[in-house]
Amino acid sequence: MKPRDENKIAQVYKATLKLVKARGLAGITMQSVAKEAEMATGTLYIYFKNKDAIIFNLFHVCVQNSAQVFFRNYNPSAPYKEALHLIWYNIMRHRMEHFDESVFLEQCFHSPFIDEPTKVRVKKMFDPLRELIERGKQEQELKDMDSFWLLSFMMGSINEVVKRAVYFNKKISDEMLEMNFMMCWDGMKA
Amino acid sequence: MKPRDENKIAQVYKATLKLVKARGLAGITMQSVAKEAEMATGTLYIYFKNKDAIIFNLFHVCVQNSAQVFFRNYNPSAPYKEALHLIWYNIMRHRMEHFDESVFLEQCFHSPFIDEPTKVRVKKMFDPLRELIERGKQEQELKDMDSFWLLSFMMGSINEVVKRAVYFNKKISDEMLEMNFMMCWDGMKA
Amino acid sequence: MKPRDENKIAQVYKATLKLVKARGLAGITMQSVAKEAEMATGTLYIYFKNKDAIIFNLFHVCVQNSAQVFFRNYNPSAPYKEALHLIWYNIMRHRMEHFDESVFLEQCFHSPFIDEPTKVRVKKMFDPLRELIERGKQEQELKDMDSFWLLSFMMGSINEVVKRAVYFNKKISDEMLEMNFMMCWDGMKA
Amino acid sequence: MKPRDENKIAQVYKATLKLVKARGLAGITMQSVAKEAEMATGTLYIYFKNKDAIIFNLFHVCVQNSAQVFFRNYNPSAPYKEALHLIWYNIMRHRMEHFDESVFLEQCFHSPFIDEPTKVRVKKMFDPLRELIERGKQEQELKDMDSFWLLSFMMGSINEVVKRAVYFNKKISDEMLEMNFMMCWDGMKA
DNA sequence: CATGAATGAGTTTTCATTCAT
DNA sequence: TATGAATGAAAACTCATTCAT
Repeated sequence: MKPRDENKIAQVYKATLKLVKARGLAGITMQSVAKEAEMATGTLYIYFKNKDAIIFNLFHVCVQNSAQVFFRNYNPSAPYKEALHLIWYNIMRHRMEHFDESVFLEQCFHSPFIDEPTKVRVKKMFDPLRELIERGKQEQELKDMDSFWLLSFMMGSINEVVKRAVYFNKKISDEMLEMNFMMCWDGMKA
Repeated sequence: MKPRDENKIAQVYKATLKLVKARGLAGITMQSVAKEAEMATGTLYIYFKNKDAIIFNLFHVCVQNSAQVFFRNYNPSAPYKEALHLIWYNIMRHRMEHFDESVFLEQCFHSPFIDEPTKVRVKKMFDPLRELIERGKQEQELKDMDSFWLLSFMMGSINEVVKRAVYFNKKISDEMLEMNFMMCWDGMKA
Repeated sequence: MKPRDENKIAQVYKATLKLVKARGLAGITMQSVAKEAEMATGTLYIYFKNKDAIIFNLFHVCVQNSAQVFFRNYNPSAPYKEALHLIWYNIMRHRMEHFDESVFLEQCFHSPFIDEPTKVRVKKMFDPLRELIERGKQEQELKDMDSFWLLSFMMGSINEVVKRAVYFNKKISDEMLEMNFMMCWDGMKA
Repeated sequence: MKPRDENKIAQVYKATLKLVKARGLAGITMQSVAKEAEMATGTLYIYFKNKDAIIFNLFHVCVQNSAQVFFRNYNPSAPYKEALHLIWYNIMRHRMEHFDESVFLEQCFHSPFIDEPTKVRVKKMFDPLRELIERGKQEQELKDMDSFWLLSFMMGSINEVVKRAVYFNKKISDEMLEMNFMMCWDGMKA
């Protein structure tokens, strides 16, 4: 499959994300995706093998995107709190700006579309963050507990806030963003 | 005459939760629910008008359940940290033990099954927790910021941890549970 | 099947006729019949082998009824016009008063419920009328043409009038009834 | 691109009429219609919203057709008997040649598919015939009675004859057709 | 390549019939 | 007997996928 119009793929992804956010994975049909992406159903099959392929490929694009954004401008030799702040902030911004992707990924994890090995592979992509947490513990900046919980806690401080901000249509100011990070940091720090 | 077997409704709910957890809202069919609940498909329609009704009703049952459990043994005149600890713990336990309900609710929020007014009504059910947070701010136990973010942060410290514990099949000891609460508390406290 | 409550059968027939008139043979379900007859669906199966049996038996009851009513007070040795008038009048009255039966019979004729041999047997039940028409031709009271058409014409002069009277909720006076017979008679007479 | 095959609608109508004639409205299923029309069941839903729509639309097509055919070649300034003869003949021919349509319309009138307002609208379409009868009364060609009954009588002289001719597989010669009109005329004339 | 009509397998829903009470 | 819940086969309808244009 060597499609001419690379832009069409983006349209399909965009349409899918919009629909999943609005109606869930359960709600998307090839027809609805085609309509939202402003093309014929048949055209979808020129660019994707089948429905599963759309979801599977989009899943990987989203994961890829996240991993990339999370570590943008990351300088491992920066002071610890600063380094963590950057990543926390990167993640928060990305989630805010691409909330539909978060929803999509979330739903994929509870669907037959994504299998177990894939989930494990995804987990690996966030190893650098795991390592940063490990460093924090060694430098006695963070509480001395299994990194697993520290990481979960940190992600929770982001995910839930984003989710509720979007659900309840709440704007978050830069100042408030900072205070949210402070909560996270105070929670994690030794 | 054979009376209506009210137990069947519980069987259907249980089956639905199990299936949604395993395959997502997208994955359930009436046939699969009937099979999992060990009854004929036609029987489903004796107890529920249609597929939507199963999901809609189950949604409300789950919400009801949560709200009830959250404030079990709650004593409003207890010392602040103790009061918050109890509720945090109640929520955490409930989420752990009824993870399938959390997944289900999560998926419902991004589905055509649950409409906007319903979401608002649900939010209301957790007002008592909002009030407890308000009290914490007045008593200067908690950081001075919009309760909305404090609440989100607190819920995040629970939800994400539960989710990851279940996903990655991680056991959490009582001691670790306590440390997780400490992270939450340190994050929120003034 | 030796049912105790003979009245129940009548209830079922009455319910069926009412429903067929309102919604056609297509519209009746065992549940709707049971509800209309004020009994449980299971009870229907005590009195009738199955759905077909209800329709089949009712069909025969209706046919029987018609045939009986048509020739009530019939005196074969009466003057010709008088004899024909009586039967015409009997049929007209019966159709008017039991319009639902006419509708039911009509629909049965175009349904898989009634087979070809049955239709032929039914035709036979109206032989006395055919004979009266034959007599009319011999006595040169009626037009000299195949009795088949004379009979059809006569029945048409009744059926259509009844149908339209009911459809459009039109009352017919005794005088007008007489004039309708006059049309029929003028049409048939030599 | 494959354009919408408008011919398919005609195929569906034809199939429906055939099936209703043979088995009644009760007997048609979407599958049977699709098979008879030689297409997949899914295709039916491209051209019609649902089963009701097939019946509803076909109903209107049939009514339209009838109304149109009835007045073919009609010359209002022709001598009265001649004018009536033409219309009687048009109706008779149409009914004979499209008996399935008559059966279908008949069944529709006793079905949940066609509502009361529709029935009234249909009645209106035959006003021109009503007017012709009115003219007959003014010119003292017809009996002096409510046109309603004259019209019903006339239609009955056609419908019943056609019905029986078809049911009993009876051929009707041109001469016999003429005699049937004579019966009708003798019945109506002053 | 692009389209949307056509397909038919799969899903939701209905309903005749059975069965436990 | 009478009831209405339970059943599952069949009907209505949807939708991923193919195909003719």
